[in-house]
Amino acid sequence: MQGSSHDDVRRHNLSVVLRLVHRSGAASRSQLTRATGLNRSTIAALVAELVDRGLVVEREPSSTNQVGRPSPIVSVSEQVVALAVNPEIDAVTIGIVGLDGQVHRRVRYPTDQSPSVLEAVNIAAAVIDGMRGELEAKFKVVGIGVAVPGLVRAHDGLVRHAPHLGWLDEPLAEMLEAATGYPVLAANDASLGAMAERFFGAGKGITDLIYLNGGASGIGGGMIVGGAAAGGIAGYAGEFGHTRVSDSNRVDSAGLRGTLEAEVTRRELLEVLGLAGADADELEQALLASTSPAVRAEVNRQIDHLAVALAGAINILNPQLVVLGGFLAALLAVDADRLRSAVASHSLGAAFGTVRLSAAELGSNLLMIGAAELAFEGLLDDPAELPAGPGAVST
Amino acid sequence: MQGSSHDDVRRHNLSVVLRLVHRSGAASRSQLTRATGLNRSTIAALVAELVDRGLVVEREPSSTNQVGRPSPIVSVSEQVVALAVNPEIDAVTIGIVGLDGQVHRRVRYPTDQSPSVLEAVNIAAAVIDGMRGELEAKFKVVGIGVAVPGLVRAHDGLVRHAPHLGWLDEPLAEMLEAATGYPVLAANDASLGAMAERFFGAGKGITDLIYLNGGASGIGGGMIVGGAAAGGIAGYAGEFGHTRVSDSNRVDSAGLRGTLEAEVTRRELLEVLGLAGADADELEQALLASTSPAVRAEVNRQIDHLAVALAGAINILNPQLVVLGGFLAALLAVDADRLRSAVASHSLGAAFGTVRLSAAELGSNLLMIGAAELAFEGLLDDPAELPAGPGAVST
DNA sequence: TCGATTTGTAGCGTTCTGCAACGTATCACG
DNA sequence: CGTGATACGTTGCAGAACGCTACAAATCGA
Repeated sequence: MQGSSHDDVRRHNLSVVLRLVHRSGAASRSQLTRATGLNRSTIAALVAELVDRGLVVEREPSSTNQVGRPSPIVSVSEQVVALAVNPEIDAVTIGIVGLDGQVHRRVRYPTDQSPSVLEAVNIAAAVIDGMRGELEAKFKVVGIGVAVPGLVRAHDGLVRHAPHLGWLDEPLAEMLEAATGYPVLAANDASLGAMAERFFGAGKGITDLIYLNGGASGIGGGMIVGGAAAGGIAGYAGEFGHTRVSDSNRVDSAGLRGTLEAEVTRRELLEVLGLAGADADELEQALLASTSPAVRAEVNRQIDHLAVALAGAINILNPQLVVLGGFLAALLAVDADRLRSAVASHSLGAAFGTVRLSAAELGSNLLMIGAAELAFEGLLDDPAELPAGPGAVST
Repeated sequence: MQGSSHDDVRRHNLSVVLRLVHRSGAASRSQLTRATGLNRSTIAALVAELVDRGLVVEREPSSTNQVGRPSPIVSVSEQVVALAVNPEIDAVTIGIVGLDGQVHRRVRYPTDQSPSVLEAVNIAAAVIDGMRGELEAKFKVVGIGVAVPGLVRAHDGLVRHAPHLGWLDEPLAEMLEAATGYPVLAANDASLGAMAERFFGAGKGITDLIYLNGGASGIGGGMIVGGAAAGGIAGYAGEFGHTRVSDSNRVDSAGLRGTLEAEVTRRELLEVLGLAGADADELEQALLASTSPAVRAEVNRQIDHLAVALAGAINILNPQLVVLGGFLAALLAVDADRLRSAVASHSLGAAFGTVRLSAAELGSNLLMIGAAELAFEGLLDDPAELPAGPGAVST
């Protein structure tokens, strides 16, 4: 319940302009005036300040077939980047992501076994140290975002529980901050996936969406509610994988029975296909190519269970869009009609009528973009205060 | 993505001050300066404007045992009211509710059978016409809020489907607006209940909560996510009653199988108790007094099913508080431990660890307050623009 | 009764945005 | 190739809102 003053107006307007440029990639000054409702002169002043701060650049207008004086194109500075870190069971991935959403570089550092927190931090810090020359020469680093496959406490980046990594109450953000000197934020990987899809993928411009991702280690999810990422009170929201969908005794990774994650698994799809391993695309191709009744039966079984969870979420949240990623996208690809009608049969007509099901659009860069977005959030909220740190160019 | 200007600053600050006074009932000017972070002189100007507009009144400070000059107490004007309307199966209830949350008057108009939309509108309009003399003499009416037991489209107040009333695609808000001349907003009753409990009941100051209400005709719910009422894309969010909780074939009011509303019913509790009818309090007393094993078994069955739905919602939303109203509160009263441990067994430790279960605090005025809150919302967002209409005093 | 403390009040300065007038770049048309 | 229409950038000025400072007022405690 804060009052606002002049500073806040300026801050807010800078934030709005930078966000618009960030999301659209580039926009002319006249587009910005229309989008914000602000005056031409105000936009000119705001853009000038953002240019001064090195956050955006203006370039000559490209020839548009329009009458009138051409408006300069404002785009995000390519120098402003965030670092993205994603620890997984078999690797730690580190990336440099630009404010424009471009992934400048991605390093996947494979590990023999699931890394401990210390190992993950050391790997990330070492890779970042290796990049440091490049980072300090070419980039302004805003900070580090970490996408963690598990429950992460929002305010301090403590990893409460990451079952597949075997982490419990690990102060990941604090450790990585100490090791690198950059400010670090961490969040659940699927929540970040939801954010990435919302801004740069299938959910552009949508205010209410659910994102579900099916991976080797289970099902995670995230939500955008009323235009804002819904984290819940501690950042644990979005655990659709542990929704109960049947009375069976199958157990999921958290020990819960009859849940979505217990019934709908990548492993069983691979088994029935007779595959040892496959990435998401290969799995989808194999499922589409298969004519085996056993495969079909397993797909149908999983679709029907998935539908129960989706319908429940749709009834509760009344979203505009459901985005499916990983092997859940493969299930959608194989039989979208079955999934749709199964969801319809478990949901309320009104809520079902306003929702669309679609596959995720961002591929392997999803978590890099999502994690970077987390790091950019502070800058976007207040472009006037670029957090200091190594590699951060003083203004 | 709107830019803001000076007008917006003023509007926002007026809104913040009015909201603070609205929610707390009354506050001294010095409390307002601390809460908003604004300057003393600014608060003085803002309060003066609100007084000018007839929205708040200042009164002499009561003697506090504090050093220093006493600060005048700012409280909401008792003249500013909203009308609340709640159509039900057996009655239409109309109320006058003050901006301070006080229910000045409540009229319950019983009907022989479930009213049609036209009947409900006519009843409400007639009762309001009867009050008009009083309204115009003593009050400034902001508008009408309607709490509907069914799905209501947020933006225009169209009742998509109210199964218990038998309404389908009825332009309720439009009709009532035409009949009374007041601006009308409508929303789902349970969503409004959630809002009322959040501001004036068990959820004061809480940003993430789930509210579930058990009534004669089923189970409805609402959510507050990140401090905002979550309505979904069309206002249909919060339908927890149709979450699937078992593989049974019991059917709910929407024709869905094995849902919360199919398994957990007030009717069955009354039956096993041998009661013909009872209000929420009587039912709770009867359940607490009963020693019958059959009653106990039915209560346990219902608690276990309720727990599945609650756990699912908790996993997905990570709320700070779950508020139970109606006969669901009775189930909580009878065996809170069983409910808690059942919820725990179906939910993730981290999410369960941050949540509290509690009974609704607002009794029979719940929907009056919630519906009025809906009508006040516009005024609170922009205190400078009191919508005109009959009874609205021109400034 | 006096000092300390807290808060209201009044006037001034700062900051930011909007507005209006003017300059400029492009397109369409002859 | 020149002219008018159109759209946009630029500049200087005005208005609005808030913070700050100094002073007045009201209360408590000694």
